[in-house]
Amino acid sequence: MSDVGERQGGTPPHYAMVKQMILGRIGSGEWPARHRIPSENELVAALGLSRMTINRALRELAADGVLLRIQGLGTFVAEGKSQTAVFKVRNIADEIRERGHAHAAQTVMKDEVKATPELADELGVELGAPVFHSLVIHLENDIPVQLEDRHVNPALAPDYLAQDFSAQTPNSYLSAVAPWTTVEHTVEAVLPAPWEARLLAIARGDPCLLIRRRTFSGERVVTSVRLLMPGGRSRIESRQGAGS
Amino acid sequence: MSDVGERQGGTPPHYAMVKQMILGRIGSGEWPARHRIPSENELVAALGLSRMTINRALRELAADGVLLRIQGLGTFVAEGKSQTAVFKVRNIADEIRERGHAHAAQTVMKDEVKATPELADELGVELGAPVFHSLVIHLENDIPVQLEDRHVNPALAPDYLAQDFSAQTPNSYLSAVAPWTTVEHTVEAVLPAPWEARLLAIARGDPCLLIRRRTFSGERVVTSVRLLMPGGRSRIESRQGAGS
DNA sequence: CTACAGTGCTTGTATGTACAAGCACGAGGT
DNA sequence: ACCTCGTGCTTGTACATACAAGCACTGTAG
Repeated sequence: MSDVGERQGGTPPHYAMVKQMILGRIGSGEWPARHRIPSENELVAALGLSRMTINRALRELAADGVLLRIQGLGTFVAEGKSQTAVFKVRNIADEIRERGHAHAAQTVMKDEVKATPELADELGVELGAPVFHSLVIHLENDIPVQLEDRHVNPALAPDYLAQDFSAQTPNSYLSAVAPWTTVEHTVEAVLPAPWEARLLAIARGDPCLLIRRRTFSGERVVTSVRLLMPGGRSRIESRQGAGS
Repeated sequence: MSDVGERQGGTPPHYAMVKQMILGRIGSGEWPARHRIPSENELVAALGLSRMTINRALRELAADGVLLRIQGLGTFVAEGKSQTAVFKVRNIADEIRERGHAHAAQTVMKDEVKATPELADELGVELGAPVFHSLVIHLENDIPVQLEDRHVNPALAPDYLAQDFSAQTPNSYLSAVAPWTTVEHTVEAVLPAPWEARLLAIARGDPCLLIRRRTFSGERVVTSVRLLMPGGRSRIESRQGAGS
């Protein structure tokens, strides 16, 4: 049949209209959480569109977390919706530059250490095996905004210690040498250790945001990093929905 | 031809492999930011897959912000990207129950106040207009894990104060009464005020994670809430990529 | 020299078809 | 009573094809 192209000027594409229709049903309460919505074939019959078009609409809504699809069972309205907020944490260098400020990185130290039990576990290496360690301070207009305390698996980045981190951030170097396939994050609030407070030029009692990030290349851990940011100087923001 | 199904056991689908290949090229620096990557037809010829399969891979990467596609021009590597991590913050009650623990909510206070200048601004109401205020503590196995300090716009939830928050969380009630269309979040690290520390049963110097959330229904603000969580007891986690 | 239509590329959408994979249920055997 | 296998539904992926829409370049007409 192939009846594409009869669409008028401003009419949105079919798959988008299907998405809107479904969001409308959910928003109006007609399809509450956990409700099973019609199958692809039923929607095909009801709307007179191709299954691939329906499939695309449902797949995208599932990717957005609005729907939950289970092969063999059906498609259901997800329940999380009311409460799942999404945060994005970006590369610090990019973020600073995007604000139009100057970014600089100071290498405090760079050396090779023997893996402690915790470190061996974190990086998935043998106890006592050599591990690279670096301590870098990121400055925004000469004010310290982040302390980057990083351990690197030498097997995946043997030349790590030879790099100049004021020219290329450790992050950028590592993602070039060993592209990641999986990333793991945690965010918490902590008090800085005395030496950390000194490096960040803050008082010992000032709370900090701590982001822990572990980066995997396949099954192996490339690097594990602690990003310590003064609570007053940085925060994570996000906005979701109609961007007003 | 239709040669589907020759795929082995654990082999990921073709479109996913194409995505990985592209992410690898970008990660390795072979395709830097702003670089134009091969067209769909070129990839079809190079990889021996159908254009729809290539299209799906590129479309999904574009949706993730990794690629930028311009009709008539081509597909380009987006800038920034290199380290955007995504965090999900869920409803605390759900999260606790999902861990198999007991969740309880204690209402500390519930009253009507007059909007201060800051409050009026935050909620978009007149200065001095009545505003509902509630203070609820969330407990996980009888240990306080979150202090919820909430202000509500009476216009959108007039019966708010009459609710029993030990039966239904304020959150859950509000999302039923006034479904949100937009949410705004910030996360930072702070020290608790003395009275807050007392309610959370922590020391005054213990750092806390503070999540601020503003919820909109259309153009109007439904509620603005401060979620204060002891740094040691809770954190935000996320995992991205091949789920191990 | 300039304006404009044409051409050839690109991505965007839509359809029809095919087979794989997963789940629930019931019929049948043990 | 219990186990097993088949059947019919569901979603997941892959393909071939078609046309629309947008962009840059080129050749031609003025």
